Amino acid sequence: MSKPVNQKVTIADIARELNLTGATVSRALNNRKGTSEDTRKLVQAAAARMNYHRDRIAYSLRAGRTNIIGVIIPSAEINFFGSVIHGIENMANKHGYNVLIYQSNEQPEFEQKGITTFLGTRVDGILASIAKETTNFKHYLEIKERGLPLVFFDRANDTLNIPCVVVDDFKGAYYATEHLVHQGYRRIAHIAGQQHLKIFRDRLEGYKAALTANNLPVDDSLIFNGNVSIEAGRQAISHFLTQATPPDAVFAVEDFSALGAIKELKDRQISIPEDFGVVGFANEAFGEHITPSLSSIDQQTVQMGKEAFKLLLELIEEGGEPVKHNTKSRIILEPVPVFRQSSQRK
Amino acid sequence: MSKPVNQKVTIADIARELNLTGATVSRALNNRKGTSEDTRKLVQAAAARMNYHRDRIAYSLRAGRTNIIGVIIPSAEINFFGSVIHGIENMANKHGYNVLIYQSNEQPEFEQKGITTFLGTRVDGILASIAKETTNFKHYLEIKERGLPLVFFDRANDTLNIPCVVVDDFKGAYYATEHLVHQGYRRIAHIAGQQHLKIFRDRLEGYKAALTANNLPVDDSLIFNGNVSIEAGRQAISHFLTQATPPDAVFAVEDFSALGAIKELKDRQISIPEDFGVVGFANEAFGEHITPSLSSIDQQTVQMGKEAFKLLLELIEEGGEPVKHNTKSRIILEPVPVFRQSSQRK
DNA sequence: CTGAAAGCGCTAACAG
DNA sequence: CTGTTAGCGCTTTCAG
Repeated sequence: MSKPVNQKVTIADIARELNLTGATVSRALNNRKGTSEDTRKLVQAAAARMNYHRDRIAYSLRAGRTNIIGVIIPSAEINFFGSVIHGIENMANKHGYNVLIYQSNEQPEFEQKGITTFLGTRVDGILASIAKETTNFKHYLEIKERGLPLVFFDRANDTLNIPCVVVDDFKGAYYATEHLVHQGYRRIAHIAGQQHLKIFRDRLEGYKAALTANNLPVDDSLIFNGNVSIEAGRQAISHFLTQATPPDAVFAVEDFSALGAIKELKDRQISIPEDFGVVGFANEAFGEHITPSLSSIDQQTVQMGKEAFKLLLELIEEGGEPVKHNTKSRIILEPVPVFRQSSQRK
Repeated sequence: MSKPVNQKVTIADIARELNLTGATVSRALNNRKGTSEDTRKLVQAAAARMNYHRDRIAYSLRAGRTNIIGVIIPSAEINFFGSVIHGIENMANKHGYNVLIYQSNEQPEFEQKGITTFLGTRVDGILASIAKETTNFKHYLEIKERGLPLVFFDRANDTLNIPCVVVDDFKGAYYATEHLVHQGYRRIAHIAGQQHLKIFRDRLEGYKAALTANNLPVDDSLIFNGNVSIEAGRQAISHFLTQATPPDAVFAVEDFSALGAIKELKDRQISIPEDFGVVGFANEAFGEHITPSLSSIDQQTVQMGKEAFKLLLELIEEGGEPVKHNTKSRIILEPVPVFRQSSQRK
């Protein structure tokens, strides 16, 4: 208003105003030692008055750091990732970082492209959740080779030796299954996910372990191999109910298959949880609103985002030793059971 | 691997390699005129071989543009915004832009801070959805004064004369209400939202207009002033059912109050949709999974993101005339009715 | 067609 | 304590 549009105030402007030189102004603004109290105040006052803001682009070019991190997610439309982003951004913000988003749309080519632009933008580090279709990881290895900090969250890869933050799928599945046991169910089935994904394998293992630990047999005929969808849940139930001695409960690999199971059970007038117990995984938003409300395992999404950023920040601040983080830790979050109506007989 | 870690290939490197000068290399890389076909090929081959990628920071400093846009949202955890971000990012990506996210967490101070960092980062434009708590808009006006393109989406403000992309709330409410009329309901109530928010006022108006257009009286005792929550929906139903001639349907200002209404009706053994119709607004994910499934009005979230980016891009490309976009248009998206069980008597 | 030089805005080294 | 100089990597004059 008072000032011509589009005018950016620079250090040079302040220097001119105060008959100083850019260097001094810069020092004063950044509270570097070697500036008199007086000039410092003078400069800072002028900066405030003139509405000066440091140009981060120029700063970045000079400093070799941008205070920006890049985040690659499959899709912002997926609830889960929105929630993780929430955690990441809030934590990043607290530490003076900004967050650049890139969606892979589950495709490796986009992942590749995202990484390329991130490198060009000189982000200080990258957080990523691997696309479902990705089988070749060389673009991720390139980040590592460049010495740019990289942390996976949720969808990680064991073989690459890259730090990550994940939820303990095994334990979550174990909790879910054991809970069904404690509720008195005796033939507990599992709707499994695609076994080429580690998270789904882990859940299957957790399921088996819980049965074994509770002296129940692991019966392969009670394991339905589906994908992750409502339809798979329906199919699983239809399949199980053809058996001579059908199960009386099911632990589904995630909430959508659990939802399908519930729909199918209701269609068949089988009452939940009295005659059939259901537990899902992920704690999707719809779970608490359906009837019966769905028992599930919460994946600590916001916490995951926060932890992922904190781990990345450590790597960034370690700096210098780019190869060091090869052996850096995995952070494994504790899953939180949320048991609602679908599995509680009493 | 083959190359020392952390090494970035610059134009100077290529120039040295080819016994050329940086200027020539730059021209060749960017296909500027004034370079022989031969050198151009030579340079581009070398660039590819050496795995050169233009440093966007340096480019930005020079060019005065970053190809980054800033997006301010209340929270990435809210589904709606995740979905809009999805639309924004995909469209931005297509046009060579990256997306920086900033969450206001519904607080004006954070909005302010986000804008400040965005200005410092010299983003080429800003997309924003206003925080609920914001009543003073001077930080937004500052963007405008600086001549930086700004577009609001969803939560806009009429008085500021800033371009925006919104859904037609009036029309959506009109559709919802008229649909109930067509289904044969005759006393149609409304659960209203906080009236200091324009979107909620518009929905109330749409509701009234549809009644009037269909020769039904507008009865203030059928308008419940709540906030937006499950609890408000329950309260509304409880309130309505104490009346001498209670309503036989309700249009709720959004899905959570509709959900509350459904829960309360079910608790009271009132059958939906036979004895009572319910329509919400927003088409939240849970709507299709609850029983009965919820009729609602879809807000075209992904489309909204895409349109918002496109409008912003126009403003960016107009460039130069910073004040011009004062009078720029509003884009009003058509709401899409999604009628499910909760309102369809047949 | 190519080179030399300057500058985007900032800060760090080195002088004074 | 302050000024001068130089350079981050890039592009764009202006000369040759």
